[in-house]
Amino acid sequence: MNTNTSATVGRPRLFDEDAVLAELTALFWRQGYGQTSMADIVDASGVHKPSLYRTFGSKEELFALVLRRYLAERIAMFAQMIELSGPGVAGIQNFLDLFEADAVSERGRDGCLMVMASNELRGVLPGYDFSADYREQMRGQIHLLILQSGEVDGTGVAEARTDLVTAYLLGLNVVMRSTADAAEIHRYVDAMRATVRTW
Amino acid sequence: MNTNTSATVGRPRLFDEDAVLAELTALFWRQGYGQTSMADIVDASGVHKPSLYRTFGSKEELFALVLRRYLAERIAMFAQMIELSGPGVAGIQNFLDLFEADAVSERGRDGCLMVMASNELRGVLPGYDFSADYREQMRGQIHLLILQSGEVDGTGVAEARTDLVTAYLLGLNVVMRSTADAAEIHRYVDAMRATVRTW
DNA sequence: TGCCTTATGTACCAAACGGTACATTAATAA
DNA sequence: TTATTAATGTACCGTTTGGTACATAAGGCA
Repeated sequence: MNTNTSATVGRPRLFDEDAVLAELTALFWRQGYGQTSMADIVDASGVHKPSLYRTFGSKEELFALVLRRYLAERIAMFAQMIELSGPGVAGIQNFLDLFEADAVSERGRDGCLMVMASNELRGVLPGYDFSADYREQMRGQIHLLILQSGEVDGTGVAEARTDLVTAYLLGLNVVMRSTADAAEIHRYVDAMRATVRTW
Repeated sequence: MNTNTSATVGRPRLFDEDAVLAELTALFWRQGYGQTSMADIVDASGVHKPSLYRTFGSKEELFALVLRRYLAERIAMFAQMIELSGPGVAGIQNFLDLFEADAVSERGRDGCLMVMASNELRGVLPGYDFSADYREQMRGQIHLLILQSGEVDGTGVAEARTDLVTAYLLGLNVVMRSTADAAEIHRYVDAMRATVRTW
């Protein structure tokens, strides 16, 4: 296949590979996998079909690529939010503020591509269990947030809080993707704020 | 269209309308909307295409029908679980037991058709915002559970707990649909049990 | 200057898709 | 018995789908 991403020979590529992947990530994120046709992909990317197939492989392979890229980006976003949030239980509240700000943004309304894909495409992409991968990595980030709050690891408390916040955030992503205005999202975030206040 | 569901004249229907809807509910639930073709629907139901179209309308209309039926069933299941759970905070724990038992069952592994559909088909079914409808009704049931636990309405506490449990359960449905064994599901339910213990 | 390699763009493909025309069958009503 | 109504089953429709053949263009290299 196309292992040589920076060939020195032959006609040079007219499009930026990563920029196209970013554009298509947004497209899949908005529309879902099944609702997005190759024609849509051609339109959104401005790249003709044969070039897409030569560069990224089939639609499934392209989507797998998009998912991996998205996963890395999203986990990085979590990591950054957590770092910004700071220590203590107040840090968790700060994290919720940051998460809510993203949730009510235009992109936030689309929820999470990973949550969407794991609902739509369970077991469709061969050889890559992205839903487990995502949940594991996301939970790892939340675990860091909880530990950073001062909770001691290994007692079970930190782990239970981690699981609670993880499941809660997955649910919030469902709410975000469906029709829910900023006020409703705020209500759901406030519910977790109240719980965190008891920690 | 077919308003006359029990016609006395003409050739009688060879299939049971509700049994077919139940079968197709299971099919959509397993596979999702986009991954299910009319050919699949014909195979699963044993009913030929023209009869399906005559009885249920287009694929979209059929799915809308399936969704409404499923929603009523699911809310009824919630209501029954809540009734079985009994009063007090212990009732919430009982509810979590019942929910977990369903979650680890074969059907539970497919998560929730409504959650799946609201992720896959946001705004695709014209004139029926099923995701908002579902969330509202589900939240209403959870609200009953919280009130039944003894929490006083109107103080904001009951409402916050309702929202927390609602979002959490939506997230749990995401976990259930993805690859997660009974042990992992148990861990996530236990996280909520720990929170409820502080109520 | 050619040669080789790779990307591009048009035009096309077979298969699968959702949906339907039409002749047939089976029931009730006159 | 016959007319009417509705459901069935085959066979088919046009469109859209994911995917490709092929000729052309544009670079590096000998």
